[in-house]
Amino acid sequence: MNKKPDTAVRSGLRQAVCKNEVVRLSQYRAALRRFKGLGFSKIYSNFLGEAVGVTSAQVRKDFSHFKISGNKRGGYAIDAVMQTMDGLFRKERAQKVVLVGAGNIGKALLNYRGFQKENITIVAAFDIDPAKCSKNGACPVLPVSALKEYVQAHGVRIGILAVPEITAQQILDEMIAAGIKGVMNFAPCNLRYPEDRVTVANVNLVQELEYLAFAVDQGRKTG
Amino acid sequence: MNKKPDTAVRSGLRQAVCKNEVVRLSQYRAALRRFKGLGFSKIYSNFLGEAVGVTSAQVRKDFSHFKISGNKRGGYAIDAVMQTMDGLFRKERAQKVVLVGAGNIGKALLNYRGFQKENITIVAAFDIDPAKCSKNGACPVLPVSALKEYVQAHGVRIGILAVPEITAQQILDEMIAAGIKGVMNFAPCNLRYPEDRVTVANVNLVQELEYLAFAVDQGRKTG
DNA sequence: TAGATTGTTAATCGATTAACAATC
DNA sequence: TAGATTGTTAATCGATTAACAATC
Repeated sequence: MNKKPDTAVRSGLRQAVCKNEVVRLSQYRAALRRFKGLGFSKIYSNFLGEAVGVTSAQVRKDFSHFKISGNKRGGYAIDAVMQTMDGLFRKERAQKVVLVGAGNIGKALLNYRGFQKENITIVAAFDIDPAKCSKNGACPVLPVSALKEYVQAHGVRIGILAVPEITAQQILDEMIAAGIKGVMNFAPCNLRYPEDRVTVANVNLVQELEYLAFAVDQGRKTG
Repeated sequence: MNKKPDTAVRSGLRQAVCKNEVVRLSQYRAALRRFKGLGFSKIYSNFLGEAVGVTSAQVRKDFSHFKISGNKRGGYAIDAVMQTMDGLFRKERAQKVVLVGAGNIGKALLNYRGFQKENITIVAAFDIDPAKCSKNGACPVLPVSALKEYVQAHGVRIGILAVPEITAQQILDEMIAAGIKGVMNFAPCNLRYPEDRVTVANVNLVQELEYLAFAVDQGRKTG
C-alpha cells in the first residue's frame, strides 16, 4: 500500500538514503583522513561528530545505516571505516567523468586541482563549438556528436554540464541518451529528467549569491 | 527559556527563515519572470508550484511567511510579487561582490555571464600572488592586503572565496575582518566562522561528485 | 450566487537527537 | 569489575502537506 517503491529495495540497504546522509559520509571521510594523518587509528563518535559539526548520535546513526560498525568501548577503526567508505564512493579506481561545455567554467574545472586529489579524472571534454575542439592537451575536447560513442566505449557514468542555460536541457537529454547516470549541472535552471534513472546535482551559483544577499541583509536589521 | 535567540527577532520577520525557503523564493522569482515573459500578469499557487516542483500549499506557505499576499479567487499579481522579491534580494541596484583568489575558478567566475544577467557584479578581485595582480581589465586584481580598505570604501558585503584549501581558513578570517558578511566558498573544507555574524554558502564540487558516484552506483544495483 | 482560490491551522512525515540497554 | 562507548529504540523537532474556513 506504499505510494512509491522504497529506495531500500533498489539499493540493497535497509532504508532509503537521502543526499544529506551521503554528504555527511563524505565529510566523515575527509575528517577521518585528517585524524589518520595525525596518527590516530581509532576514533569515537563524539570526536568525529565534533570535527564535522554534528552530534555523536548522528554519526552512529549514519554509520549504522551503512553497516559500519565499531567496538563498544573501543570506538571505530579508522582504516576499516575508510575502506568501507571507499567502496561506497567507488574510490578503488579513478572516477571517470566527462565534461560537456568547454567555456569559462568548463575550462576552469579541467584544471581544478581538487579533483585530482580525490582520484576524480575528467577524461574528456565536449563542446558544440568546433573551434574549441582539440585532441591535443591533457584532456581532449571533442564535438558533442562524439559524446555517446565515447561514453559507451569508456563506460563513463558521470558528467558535468557546463553549457549556457539556453542549451542546457537539450544537452542534458543528449547526455542521458549517451548513458550518463549522474550529472553535476552548473546551468541556473530547472532541468527535467527521469528521476528514477538519473541523478542530477545542481550547482546554482546565482542562487547561492541571492541567498547570501538575503542573509546579509537580514543581519543588517539586527539591533 | 529558549536555547537560542530566535532569528525572527533579528530579521523582523515573524518566524526564522531557513536556507531552503530562501532558495525556493529565488526559484519562484525565476519562474515568475518566465511567466511574465509569456504574457501572464496573474499566477495561481498551483501553477507556480508546478513550475518549481513543489506543492501549491508550499507556495502559499512561503509567500505568507514573507508577507506576500494574493487575491482570494484571483491568484497573485506577478509584478507585485516580483517587486517584493526584488526588495528581499536587494535587486534594486547591482549587488557588489568581491572575489578572493584569481586562480582557475576565480578567473572563470569573473567572466561568468550568469551573474551579469542577475545584476550581480564582481567589482574587484584579490590575490596573494602579485604576478596575478593588475589594475587593467574590466575588473582590477589587487593584492589581498588591499582587501579591507576596498571593502570598507565600497561598502561591499559579499565575497567569493576561491583560494586553495590550505589557505582558505586564513583568507576567510581576513575577509571577515575586512567586513564581509556573506561568503560563497569553493574550498572543499569545513571553515570556522562566527555564525551569528557571517553567512557562508559552501559550493563543494568534490562533495557533489562523490554524491553522484554513490548515487549512480546505487542505481546499478537495481534489478 | 456559485465556484474557486487564498491563508492558516491541523495532520503528517521525515530527520535529528536523546536515552539507555548491551557489552567490551 | 567498573566505566565508557556503541547500536538502537523512543522522543523531539521542524518542515511539508492536507484540509478547510474565509472570501473574492
